[in-house]
Amino acid sequence: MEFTKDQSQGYLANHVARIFARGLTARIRPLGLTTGTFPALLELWETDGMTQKQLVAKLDIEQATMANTLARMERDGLIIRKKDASDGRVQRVWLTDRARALRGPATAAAMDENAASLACLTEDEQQQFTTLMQKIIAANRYRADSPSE
Amino acid sequence: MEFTKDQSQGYLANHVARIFARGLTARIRPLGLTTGTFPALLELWETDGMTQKQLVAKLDIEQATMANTLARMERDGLIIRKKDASDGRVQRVWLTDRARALRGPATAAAMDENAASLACLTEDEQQQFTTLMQKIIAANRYRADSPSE
DNA sequence: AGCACTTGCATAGCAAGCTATACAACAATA
DNA sequence: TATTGTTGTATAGCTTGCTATGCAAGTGCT
Repeated sequence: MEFTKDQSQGYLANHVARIFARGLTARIRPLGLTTGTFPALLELWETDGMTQKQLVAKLDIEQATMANTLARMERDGLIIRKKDASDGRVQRVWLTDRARALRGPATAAAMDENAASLACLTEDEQQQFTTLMQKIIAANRYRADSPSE
Repeated sequence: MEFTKDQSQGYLANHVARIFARGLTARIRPLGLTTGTFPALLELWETDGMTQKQLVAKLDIEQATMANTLARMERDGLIIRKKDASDGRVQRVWLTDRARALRGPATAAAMDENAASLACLTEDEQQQFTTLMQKIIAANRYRADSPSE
């Protein structure tokens, strides 16, 4: 069997991810947000004051990547980092007012982007697609979703 | 309806793409290859001597990204770029012997990675997943797959 | 021929991902 | 209580993606 890029799931996944990312980038630009901050914001909107380590585990992203992303977010006035009182190593991450105010418009933009990029699929297909990706992630992620701590 | 990352197709697509990329990165590292060069190599293994513009159209990647990727590939001895005789602006891209020799092992690595990351899905589900991604790409890519020239 | 327009590529600069490594703060133990 | 190990973050340096911009080579029109 020949190997062609248009049948390679790895290649297709990369392409699909770029499509979503390009769309979302454009939609959240007016808000002063970039895509990389989005996952962290989603977690923090749910639970403010998480540690960096908790964010890393939740998002299945390398610790170094998270540290860089948080540095940009702090620079851009989305978060502040404060040392934990009882453990001098841990940095707790707190949202600024600006970041809290962006929750509504940002999630609306993401929902719009999802709908737009998936408009070519039926409702059923969209659901299938979602479920399949969830399965792949569950089977392949580095870290457990809910670590012991 | 609440917006959660684990139901956002854009987020899931990014995560799935990272999973494939991490796996492939590890598999092709012994070959001295990186993931970014892979799409270009696949096209050139099929049709050597393409112009940069043709590659950009085929791969739905920004021209600047392609120029950078080709620069790295040239640095790493995978390609050479030669000006077209009849049009001084166009750069034709030619594979080196080293790159030609990598076709077998590299595509084998990609197939292995696809199989490994999708081992959690049935054959039917893998096919569904592939078809759904192809649909999304067809509906959302920037450029036509086969430009007029 | 000379001018503006277009086209193909390169460069600058940034975001977001990665690995490898350093380092300070805590924990455990001899 | 020192030493040794572990753990949480940070930093360095790379790839891969993007936008914006510059520039040289071709095209067309007068």
